[in-house]
Amino acid sequence: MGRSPCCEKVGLKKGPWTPEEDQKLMAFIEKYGCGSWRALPAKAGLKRCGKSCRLRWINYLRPDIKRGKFSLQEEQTIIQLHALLGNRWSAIAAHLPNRTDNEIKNYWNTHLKKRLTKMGIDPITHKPKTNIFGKDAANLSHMAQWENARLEAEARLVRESKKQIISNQFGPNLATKPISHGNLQRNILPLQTKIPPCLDVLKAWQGTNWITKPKTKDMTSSVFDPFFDSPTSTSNISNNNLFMVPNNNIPGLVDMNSCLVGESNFMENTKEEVQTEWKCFDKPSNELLSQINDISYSNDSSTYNISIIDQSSSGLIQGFTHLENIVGSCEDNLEDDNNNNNYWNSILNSCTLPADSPVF
DNA sequence: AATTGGTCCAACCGCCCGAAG
DNA sequence: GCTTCGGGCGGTTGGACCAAT
Repeated sequence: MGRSPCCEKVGLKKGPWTPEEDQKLMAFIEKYGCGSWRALPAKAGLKRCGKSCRLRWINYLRPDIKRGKFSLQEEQTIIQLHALLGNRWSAIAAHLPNRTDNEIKNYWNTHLKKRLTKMGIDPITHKPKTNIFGKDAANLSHMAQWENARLEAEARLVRESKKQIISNQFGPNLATKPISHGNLQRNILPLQTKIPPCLDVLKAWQGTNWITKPKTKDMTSSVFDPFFDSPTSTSNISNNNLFMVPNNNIPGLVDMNSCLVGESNFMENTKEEVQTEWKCFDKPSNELLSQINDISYSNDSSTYNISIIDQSSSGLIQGFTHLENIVGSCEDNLEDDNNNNNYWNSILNSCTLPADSPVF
C-alpha cells in the first residue's frame, strides 16, 4: 500500500493551467511566498493540487526562468554533464543558469539523445555503439560507478548547503522550513550562486593542479580557497581526518582501479605541511563507500570548510578516473586510448562553468 | 482539405528521502 | 523505532502543433 495522496483529489482541477490560475498563483506567491505547497492552493483560491502548483511555479512561472532555444554552449554542457551525471536532471540544471530540470530533460529526450544516436554514440553510456575503445569501456564503466557514489554524497551536500544558506540569510527556523511570507525573491535560490557545483571531476580530467599545489593552507585566512575549500577537495582543518587523494603523481588523475586513503595532519591556525600516510585499497569496500555519505557543511563566516568525512570512522573516498594513465601504460592500445581520451577531452574542454563557482 | 505520423513540452504520477511527531 | 507528511526528483503521458502525403 502506497502512501496517501498529497492532497484530496476530489474536485481538483487537472490539465493545462489557465492565465487566471497563473495570475492567482503568482499573486499569492508574490505576496506570501511559497511556504506550504499543500496549503497554498486553498489559500490562493486555486482548485489545484499543491504539487501541481509547485510544478507550475518551478517549471513555468518563476521569474528567473530562461526560456527559448538552448544555445550551443548549453547543449554542449548538457551533453557533457549527462555523460558524467546520467539522468540527474536536477544536478545538471544546477549548472545551467535559469534552466529547469524539466526543460533540460525534455530537451535531452527530444533533441540531444537523437542527435547522439545519429552520431553513433550511445546516449546512455556516451560511448560509441561500436566499441572502438576496446578495454577502456570497462574503465569508463568503473568511472561511472565511482562518480555515481560521489554524486550521491554531493547531492546530500547540496541539500545541506541550501539549508545552510537559508539559515544564514533568514535564520535557523527557515533552514528546515520553506519561507512562507515576505518577499517573493527570498524563496528563489539562484542556482549558480547558491548550489555548490560538483564538477571537480572535470577539473581532474583536465589536469587541474590538485597535487602539485603546495599542501599548506593558512588556516587563519578566511579567503575561499578553491583547492582546500572546495567541497570535494576534502579539506578539513581538524586533525586526524582520513581522506582520499589521487594515488599517483599526475596532477588530478586517479586510477579508478585502486584508491588511497590516508590520514592528514593539519595544525590549526598555522601554515603546516600536510603529512599523509596512505593506504591502498584495490577496490573501495562497501563500508568505505558508505562513508561517503557523511558530509557536513559548515559556514564559518566567509570560509567554507567542507568535510566529507565521518570523524568517527576511517575514511573518505574521492573517485576519479583518468585516461592519460591508461595511455601511458598501455602502449599497445595507444591509438584507441587516445581516441577515448580525445572523446572525453572534447567533452570537457567545452564545458562552461559559472565564473563565481566556489569550486573553481 | 483531410489524414497521418512525428515532434515538442507542460503536466502528471509514483517513488524516495528527510524532518517532525 | 515507527509513521506521517511535504518536498523533490525522474519517468511518462497526453494533447497541441506541424509537416508530409
